[in-house]
Amino acid sequence: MQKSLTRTQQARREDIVSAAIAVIHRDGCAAASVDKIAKEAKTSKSTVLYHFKTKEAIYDEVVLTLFRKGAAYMTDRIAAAGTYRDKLRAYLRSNLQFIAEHAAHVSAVHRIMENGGPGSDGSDPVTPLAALLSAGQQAGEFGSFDPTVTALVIRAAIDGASYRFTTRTDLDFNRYIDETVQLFDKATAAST
Amino acid sequence: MQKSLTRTQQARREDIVSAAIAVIHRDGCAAASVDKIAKEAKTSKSTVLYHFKTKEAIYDEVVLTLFRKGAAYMTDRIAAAGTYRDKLRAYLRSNLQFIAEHAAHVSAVHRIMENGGPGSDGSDPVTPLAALLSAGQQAGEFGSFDPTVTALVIRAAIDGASYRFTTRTDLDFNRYIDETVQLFDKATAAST
Amino acid sequence: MQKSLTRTQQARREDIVSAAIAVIHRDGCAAASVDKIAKEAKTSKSTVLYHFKTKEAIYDEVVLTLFRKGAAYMTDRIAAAGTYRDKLRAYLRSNLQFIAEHAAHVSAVHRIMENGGPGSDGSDPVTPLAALLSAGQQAGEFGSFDPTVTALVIRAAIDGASYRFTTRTDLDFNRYIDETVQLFDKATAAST
Amino acid sequence: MQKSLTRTQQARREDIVSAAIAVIHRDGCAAASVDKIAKEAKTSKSTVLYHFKTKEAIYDEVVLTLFRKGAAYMTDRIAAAGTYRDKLRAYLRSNLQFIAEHAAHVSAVHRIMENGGPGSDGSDPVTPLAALLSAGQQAGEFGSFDPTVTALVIRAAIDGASYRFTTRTDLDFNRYIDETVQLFDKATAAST
DNA sequence: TATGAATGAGAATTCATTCAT
DNA sequence: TATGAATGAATTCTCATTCAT
Repeated sequence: MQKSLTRTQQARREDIVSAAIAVIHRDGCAAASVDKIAKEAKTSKSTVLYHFKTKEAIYDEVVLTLFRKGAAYMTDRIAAAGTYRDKLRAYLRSNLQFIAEHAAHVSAVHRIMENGGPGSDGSDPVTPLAALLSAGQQAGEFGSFDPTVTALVIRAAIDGASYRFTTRTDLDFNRYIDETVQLFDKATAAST
Repeated sequence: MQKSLTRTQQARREDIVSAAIAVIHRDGCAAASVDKIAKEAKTSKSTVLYHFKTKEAIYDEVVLTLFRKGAAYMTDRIAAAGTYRDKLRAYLRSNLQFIAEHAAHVSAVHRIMENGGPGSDGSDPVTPLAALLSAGQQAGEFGSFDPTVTALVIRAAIDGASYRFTTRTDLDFNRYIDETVQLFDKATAAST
Repeated sequence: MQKSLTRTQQARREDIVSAAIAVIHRDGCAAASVDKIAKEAKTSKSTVLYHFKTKEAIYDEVVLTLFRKGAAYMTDRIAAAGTYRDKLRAYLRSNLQFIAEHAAHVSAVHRIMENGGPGSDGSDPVTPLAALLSAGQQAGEFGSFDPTVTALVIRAAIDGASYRFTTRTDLDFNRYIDETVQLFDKATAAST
Repeated sequence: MQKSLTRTQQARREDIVSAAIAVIHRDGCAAASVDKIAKEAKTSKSTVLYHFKTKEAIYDEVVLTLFRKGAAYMTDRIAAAGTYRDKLRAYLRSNLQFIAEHAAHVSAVHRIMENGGPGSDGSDPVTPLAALLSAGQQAGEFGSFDPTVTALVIRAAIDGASYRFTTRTDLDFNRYIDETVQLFDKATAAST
């Protein structure tokens, strides 16, 4: 009935995933080894591999859990918004908020994918964002700009945030979020 | 006196750096090995290590040559611009242009630095950009926004570009550049 | 009171031995692991090791059960034969028949012993066979030949059979047995 | 100019192959590790893998060198024989002689192949032997027997010899060979 | 009796680096 | 200057075995 005995397999797996995130975030993907992850999780290499079979499987789980969490976090907030303009705000705000809360995890996933992680499952985040912008233009809510390029720049701002959030300790996240929303609000505004 | 014999040590080093860039860009940092780099450079592992002593030294050179090239490419163009607004345009345009022309190299450097490359030499690209924006605000050329956050977003757009430029083959670089300049032009405009 | 619950410990052990035979015969000794054997027996590694303590113990049992079965099968038939010539025929025929019926088991035992299985328990099958041949010669039933060498060749024919019986699906076992008996019958015949 | 420096790559490879044969012959295939082979060859694991890339590659070479040596040894002697009866004698004698001289190597190859060695290259030694016997029968030099079964028994006697030759130190090889030739001579003789 | 979890001892490789030529 | 050979350290992964339930 002690804590350590109640730990279910799922809990252990989560521990390992957390440890992997910490190590990748701290040392980079190339330097992350199963041994380091095990030490971070205060267990042994063998135990880690008992729960995960391969190192790749750990990485896959790191990526997957982030996607699961992210989707749960953002989808509703964006859908709830009424106008396209509000949708864009919600998109940016919820993305950045999520990253602020999971900065290390996001940064770890970036690195994994840059080193040939689980082949992109075809879900490209740029296309739907470009679609949103395009629809907003048609509705007259946005000015005239290339929706694809703008979507790419917005994604870059979001993706870059995880790096800033983890490396710049002096950064006020809320201020960053507010200012970024405002910046793209102005950049996409319909010309009056 | 044959061509292949006149190749100076410097030329060999450049070959190796190019090979390293190609390999890192193709396979990622984790999978890059001295052997692969040697094969890419059509020489032997020993020869590579004769010219560079350690693998780290190759990476350092990859990073350094990019900085050298980049500085040479951009400094003048930005200094040449008269107004702060033009300076910002020149900053964005020259950075993106440079990236378009050296996409693989830039992407390789990103990966190296993410994996604990040569400890940042103290040169942070964000601060001077924030200073530029700040100065422009004082001069009344820009609207009111947080210069640091805006600088971070601009850097994100630039840094993200190398990733897009290397992965999206369908992207029209010139269009991307033009639109991005325009986007930040509008975003930073003084409110009339 | 269900069937699966009435299975005694002995029955489980037999399952495991059968599974071990199947795995060794299919994948070879080097690739046989407790885990594979467990899966083949549709149970878990822990359960296998609960019943057998060590992997070696499983192998010992595989070897032992074969010896037990073999002895039970052959001893009587050979003893029943009257002349030495008939004894030799019975020896060959019962051995080969037994192998035909337990090909996988025999092949598994061969592999175990080749990889340093249970140190030969002193029972060498060649010596008694050589003795039989020698006695037959004294009785004038056989020709003149070296009993030891002939015994070795006969054993080789028998031992080799398990390999043929498991690998050559086109082989007619009964024909093989008949012909082999005839062959050695002729080879050992007294010269008239 | 010292001995150790003159050792060419080929010589090293031969050392390693010899070491592998020794280890497999002594400990069996399952227990043979690259490390053991290295120690046997008085070098390091890394060096072995520098010369061979994988353990499989070592095994392949062990098998191949035996085939090469064997073919060189036997082909001529058999071809040189005039009658089919003499060919059979030469076949047996040269095979057994070869095995006597390379007992450990032959035994190692047996074990490798039993553990899923290099997929049989299609060369089955039984078929040509059966053909020889069949031809001899047609020529009236042999009695009537099933050529395939007899070929299998002869092969068994040959293959079994490597095991005997390596395990029975008391065995007089020459006597074994002479007696075996005589045995099959009689067994295949045309009935007068 | 049965089993999931945990783990240490090796296994095969990979790789940066050194050395002798 | 260039390179093949050698090697130790580290890495991923397998496996028999133990332990607690």
